[in-house]
Amino acid sequence: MSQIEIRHLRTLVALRETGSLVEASERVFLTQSALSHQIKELEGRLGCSLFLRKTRPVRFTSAGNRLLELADEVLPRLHKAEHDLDRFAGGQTGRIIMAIECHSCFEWLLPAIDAYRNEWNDVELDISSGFHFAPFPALAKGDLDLVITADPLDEPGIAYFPIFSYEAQLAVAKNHPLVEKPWVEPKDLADEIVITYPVDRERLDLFSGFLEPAGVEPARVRHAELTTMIVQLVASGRGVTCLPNWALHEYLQNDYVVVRSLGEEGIWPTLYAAVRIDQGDAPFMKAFIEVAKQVCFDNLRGIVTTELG
Amino acid sequence: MSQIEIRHLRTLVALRETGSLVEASERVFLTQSALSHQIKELEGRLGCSLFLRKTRPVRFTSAGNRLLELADEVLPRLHKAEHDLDRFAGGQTGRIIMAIECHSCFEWLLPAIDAYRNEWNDVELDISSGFHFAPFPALAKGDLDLVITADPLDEPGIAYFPIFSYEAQLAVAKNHPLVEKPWVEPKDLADEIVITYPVDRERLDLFSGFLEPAGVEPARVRHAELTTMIVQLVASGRGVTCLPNWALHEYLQNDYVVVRSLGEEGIWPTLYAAVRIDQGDAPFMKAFIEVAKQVCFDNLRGIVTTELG
DNA sequence: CTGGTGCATGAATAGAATTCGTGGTTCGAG
DNA sequence: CTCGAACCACGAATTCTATTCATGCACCAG
Repeated sequence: MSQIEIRHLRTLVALRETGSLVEASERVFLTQSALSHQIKELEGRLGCSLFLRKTRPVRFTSAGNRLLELADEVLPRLHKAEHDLDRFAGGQTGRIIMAIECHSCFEWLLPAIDAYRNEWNDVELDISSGFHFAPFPALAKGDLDLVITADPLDEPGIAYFPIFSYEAQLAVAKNHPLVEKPWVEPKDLADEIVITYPVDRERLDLFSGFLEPAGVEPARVRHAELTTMIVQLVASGRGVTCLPNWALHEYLQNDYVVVRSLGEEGIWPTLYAAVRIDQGDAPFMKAFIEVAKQVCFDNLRGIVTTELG
Repeated sequence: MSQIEIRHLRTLVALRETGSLVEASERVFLTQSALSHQIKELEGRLGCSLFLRKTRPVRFTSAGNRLLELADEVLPRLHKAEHDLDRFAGGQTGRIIMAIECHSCFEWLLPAIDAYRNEWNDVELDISSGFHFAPFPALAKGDLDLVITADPLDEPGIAYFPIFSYEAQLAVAKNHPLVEKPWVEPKDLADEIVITYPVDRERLDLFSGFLEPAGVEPARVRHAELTTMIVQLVASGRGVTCLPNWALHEYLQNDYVVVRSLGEEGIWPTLYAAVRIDQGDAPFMKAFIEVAKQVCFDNLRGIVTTELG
C-alpha cells in the first residue's frame, strides 16, 4: 500500500549529493547498514533497482531518477509546510473569525482589521455574520475565534481583553423636555417611546443597566435596524434612544440631536474581545487586540477611554 | 527531524472526506484507536492541534488546513511517481543507452530509433559515443544498456539477440583484376592495399574471418574514418576494402565499385543486440529489438536476412 | 599479497505503530 | 430522564519495523 516514504526520498537525495552510501548515511544520521537495508527493502517493494553501487559516485537508474524527481517536487513543499506549521505552533499566525454583538462596531472594527492585515498578512481574517444569536458556544467550539462583546460572562475557557470603555448615552430631539435636565433618571423614560436595535433587551445597556434595575418600563419600544434610521426618528421627535457616545458623535457635531447621561455618573460599558484561553497568549491574537485598541484610541480620541498595553 | 509522514497526509485526507475518525480509519485500513493515537502524536510533535473533534463533520484548524494543502500537493505527485515506477518494474519503460561497434550502423539505427520513439515515447533513448573502446564492461556496469555487435562473446550476464545477417564483401575498383574472378580467396589480397576503419583487426571480418585463418597479410593497411571516403579510395584504385553489403549497396547502384564475395560461400556475419540478461525480457527492450529488426527488414529488403519474431 | 574502503547481510535490539479493552461524552429516541 | 448507539480518547499489551551490531565479501591501490 504505502510504498514510498519521506525518509526514502531524503535518503536518495543524500545519496545523490554525497555519491556513496557511507556518506549519505552520515547525512541522514543513520548507519551505513541501515541505509543498505532501507534501500534494499524499498527496491524489493518497488520491484526495480534504484541505483548502481559498483561505481563512484553511484549512478541512478531511470527509476532512481524518477524518484529523485519526486523528491525534488515533494521535499521543498514539505519543508515549507513544516515551517508554516512551526509558525502556527508558535502563535505567529492563525485564524481569526470574529463575531460582533455590538451592532455598530463595524465603524472601528473594519479600520482595525485593515491596519492589522498590513502587519500580519498571512492570518486568516473574517467577520462571521452567522453567529449573532449564540456567539459563545460557537467561540468555544471553534467556529469563531474572537467575539466583540460588552458582557464578559464568566464562561470557562474564555478569556476577555478590554478594548475600550465608552458612555452609553440617551439621545433625544433638540426640543425634547429632557434637554432641560443635566442627566436622565429612569422614571423620566416611563412615558417615552424607546427606539432600539432589534435585539434582546438583556443586550441593551439602557434596559439591563438602567431601566430594569429601577423597575421602569417605557411607554413603547420600537425597533430599527440602522443607526442612521434610529437617529433620524429621534431627531424628528418620534422617540428616544440609547447609543454609544462614539456612534452618536457625528450626529452631535451636526446638531441633529442632544445627548444626556443615564444617571449622574452615566453608564460606562466596556467592550471586550473574547477569545479561547489557549489563543489568548498567541502573539497573532494579542497583536490583533492591541491593534484594535490602538485604532480606537486614535480614531475615537477623547470620546472613549482606552488602556493601551 | 522527520515530522510529517505520508501516512499522516493520507489520514488527514481520509478524515476530510469522511468527516469522522471511525470512517477515516476504515478508509486507511486501521482501527479508530490507531488513528486517534497517530494524530495525537503528530499534533504533539507539531505543537498544534489539527482539527476539532466535537463536531460532525470534523472541522480542521488552520494548521490542519495547511497540512491538507500539503497533502493535495504531495499525494497526487506521489501516486503518479508510484505509477511510473510500476511501469519501470514491469518493463513497460526504461532507458536504452546504446553503443555501436559497427561503424556504419547509423544508417539503419537512426530510423529504427525514430520508429521506436513513436510507440515508446517515455523511454529514454541515447546513442553513446564514448564507449567504442570497451562497450561490454560498460554494458555490464550499466553505463550502457544495449550494444550493437557482430561478435557475440559468451560473457556472463549478457544476452544476445540477432538483428540481421549480411554479407561482408570485398569492394574493388571497376578495373581491378579481381573483377575477373567469381569470388576472392585470401591469397588474392597478399599484394593489395587494404583500407579499413581505424579499429582493431580482430573487429574486422576481413582479418578475423578470412585473412588471418589463412595466414595471409596484405601488402599494406590504410585507415579512413568515413565509409564514403573509403569507397572513394577504392573506386580510384588506391586499395580494396571489405564492408557490409548493405553499406555498399548505394555505391553499387551508382556503379562506383565492384564487389566480390570472400570465398565461395561468402562471409555472413550477424549483427546482434547485446543487453544485460535482466533486461532481455523487459517489454520495452524486446520491443526495441523487434522494431530494429523490422526497420532493417523493410529498408534493407533483399540485401540482408532478418528473422522477424 | 595485504590493508583499506565501501557495500551487503543475518541476527539481535530498540523503538514504532497498531490493536485491545475500556471508559467517557454526546445525541436522539422512547 | 434513561437508554442505547455512535464516536473519540487513552493506557497497556502486542506486533511490526527500522535500526544497529558484527561480520563477510568484493574491489582497488600500494
